[in-house]
Amino acid sequence: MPKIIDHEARRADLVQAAWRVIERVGLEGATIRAIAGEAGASTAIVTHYFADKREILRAVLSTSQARIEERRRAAVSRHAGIEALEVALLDSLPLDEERRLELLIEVSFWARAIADPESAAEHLKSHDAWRRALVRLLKDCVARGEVPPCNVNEEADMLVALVDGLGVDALMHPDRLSSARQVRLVRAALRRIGRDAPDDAT
Amino acid sequence: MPKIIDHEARRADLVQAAWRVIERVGLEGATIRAIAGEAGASTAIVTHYFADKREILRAVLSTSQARIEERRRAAVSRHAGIEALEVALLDSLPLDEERRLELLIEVSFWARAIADPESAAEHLKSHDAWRRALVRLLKDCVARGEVPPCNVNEEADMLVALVDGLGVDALMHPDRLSSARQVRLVRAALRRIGRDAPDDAT
Amino acid sequence: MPKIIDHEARRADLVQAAWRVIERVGLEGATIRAIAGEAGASTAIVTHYFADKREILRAVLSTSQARIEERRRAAVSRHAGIEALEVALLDSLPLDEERRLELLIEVSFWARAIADPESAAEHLKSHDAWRRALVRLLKDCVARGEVPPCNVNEEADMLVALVDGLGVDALMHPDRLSSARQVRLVRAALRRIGRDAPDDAT
Amino acid sequence: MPKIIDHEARRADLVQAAWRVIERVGLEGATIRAIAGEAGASTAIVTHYFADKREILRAVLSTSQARIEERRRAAVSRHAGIEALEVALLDSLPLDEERRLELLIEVSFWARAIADPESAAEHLKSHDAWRRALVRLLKDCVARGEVPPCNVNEEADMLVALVDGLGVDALMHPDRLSSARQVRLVRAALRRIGRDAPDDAT
DNA sequence: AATGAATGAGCTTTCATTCAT
DNA sequence: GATGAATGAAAGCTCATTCAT
Repeated sequence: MPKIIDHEARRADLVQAAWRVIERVGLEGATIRAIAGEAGASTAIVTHYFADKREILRAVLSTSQARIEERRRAAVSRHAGIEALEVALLDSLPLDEERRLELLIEVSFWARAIADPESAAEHLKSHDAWRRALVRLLKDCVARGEVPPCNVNEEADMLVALVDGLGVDALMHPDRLSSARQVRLVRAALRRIGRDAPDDAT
Repeated sequence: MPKIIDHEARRADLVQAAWRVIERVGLEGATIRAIAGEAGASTAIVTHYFADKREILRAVLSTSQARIEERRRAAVSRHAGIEALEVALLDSLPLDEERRLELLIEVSFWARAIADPESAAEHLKSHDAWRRALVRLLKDCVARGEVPPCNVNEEADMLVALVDGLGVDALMHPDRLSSARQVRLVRAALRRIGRDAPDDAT
Repeated sequence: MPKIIDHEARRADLVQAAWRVIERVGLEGATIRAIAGEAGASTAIVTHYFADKREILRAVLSTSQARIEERRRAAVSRHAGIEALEVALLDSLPLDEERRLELLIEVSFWARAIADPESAAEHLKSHDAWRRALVRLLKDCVARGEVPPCNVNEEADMLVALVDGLGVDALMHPDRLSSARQVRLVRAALRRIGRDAPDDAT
Repeated sequence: MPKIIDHEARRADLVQAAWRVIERVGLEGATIRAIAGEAGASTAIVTHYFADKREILRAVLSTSQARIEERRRAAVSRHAGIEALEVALLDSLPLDEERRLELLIEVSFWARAIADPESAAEHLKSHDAWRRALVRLLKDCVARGEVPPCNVNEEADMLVALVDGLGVDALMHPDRLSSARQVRLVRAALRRIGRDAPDDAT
């Protein structure tokens, strides 16, 4: 069934084009014309493969999220315990151009997710997966004795928030938050897990 | 004599209208028409008081930031040491509707700040003030012996990132991150300041 | 009655401001705002003294025409015969900055006069005065024997057309038609009056 | 395959529509809406075929100029010597509705050309071609002995000015300057070429 | 007399989308 | 499958004008 492969390949081309456009001019500037132009195609082709503008943007986001998840899964699989946890967290920071762009797209969709419930639901799925992965890794660390017993759910929330905040801060003020500094801060946070834990569990 | 109107008050009215529009339909939906409609005025009135669309949006952002800063300053001024620090951090979380909306506006502008250098500069100013305030509070805590000696600059970065991340996560997934949970996580972070500090200082 | 004087003076100020605006940005760019700004007044003042935008523009044109006529009358009065005729013609060319601007305004209104009958009527009056003055001067020349007997009406038409065409050509292409060249051409035309006259009279 | 449409033909349609609009309401009234309406299309179609409003107006002007030149070239090619010269000059007068409209458009752009250097340059090209053609015809007349030896450059300037002035005067005051009278005046001017020439050459 | 406030209409331009081929 | 043509809606913005003071 070569047709289907072509179809998917064509969609992927367009998503990549949209990607580049967002990088260049931001999510607001990502018009269908701009995307089609970047892909070297007519505007109608976008509607042909995506029915809607929202659909291609959704595809952009989910493609990015899938790529992030996949890379993280691969990275984590090569380690265990506290090392795996560290790898997972560091992998989520905008430490190189690829991840910087991924996060830029993510953040661009945040504002939309807050206003639009449908986008929020979309976002929640990926966010949950990431959080659950962290909980799993934390539990493993506790089991191995590399981390003191603690409320892993809340520790996961804290780590997610830290990585999200660090990422967006670094994106906006790269001079202030160098890659080295981001790494140092995450490592410090790791060392503190379970210390002076929250009073009550949830 | 022309009708005497408080120019600044009228501007403030329009900024508030823009505010409500952003809350309702997001930053993208905040058209001049929508803002004027919300204010019960004609579209031309917006250009009458604000040279540009960018100018009114800039006013929305800076008004919001000024309000945040002012409220925080007032809150902090009633405490000292670790309590003042805690008050400052908690005050920055979207724990009530007012702060939820302020943060929503802030996040809406984030994506813009990443793409547009001018917006980034604007943002940096407010961000810096917030960060410097935290450093000052941390130094005070250390001086009082309420917090162990530590690299206050990096601790401030960490707290800023935590609050930013916690805020945006709570905004997108309010069910996941209740107000109580946000408070608990910030308190835990406070207790851990200076413990297992980063290896090297900066 | 100082009030009336003030009133007229104020109108004259505004007309002059409009004048300068037209010079700077053309008739199309001469908005009420621009005129008021140039005069250092509010936009409402223009409507206060002129009821209409058309009215102030009409005032600009007629003021300019009056000035042209007055200057020409004064110049002509100091000469007689063929010399007076020459002075009248040369005075109508854009040979200095003052007359260049007057003609610029004149030409700007031409297009309007062609389309709008009311403007055309306005224009016809001044045009007629100019043409009749030429006829009078021509008759005087014939009477003095400085010019051969001829159809003075058609000769006047010819001279009017020549001066109009020379003026607009010089305005658009000053490098091509220097002041000296314009003068030379008009003098040549003067010398030819009545030679090889049109076949039949009108 | 998309609907096949002659791109150039469609552009020409729109240019013609703009033409008619300018005739009806003047250059100032020639809004995109009006043009689209006249063409029986949506406003967006204009931007589809012409990047800009300026572009379609430029197309209107250059189309008109091309048409004038082409017709004149054809008319002249059928004659020689003084007859060719006469044909060229008479062809430039607004003697019928077609040429009246062409000149109206030309004059409408004059005011713009005076203020805007870019428009002036555009205009200079067509003006130059016309002037050079006259010089060529004049030289031919001299060579044939139909016209006395003279400064052909200045004679050309004079004829250009006369035709321009006659045209605009006739346009504004058709009752004053009938077609017959325009023709008579041009013929008289032709007969006078080279008589009592300017003192010095250039 | 003078003016800031306010407006409605209209401008050019851009957008996402639909349609016929 | 692919695309140029075409459009309606809406965007930001400017304009001349009116009004109350």
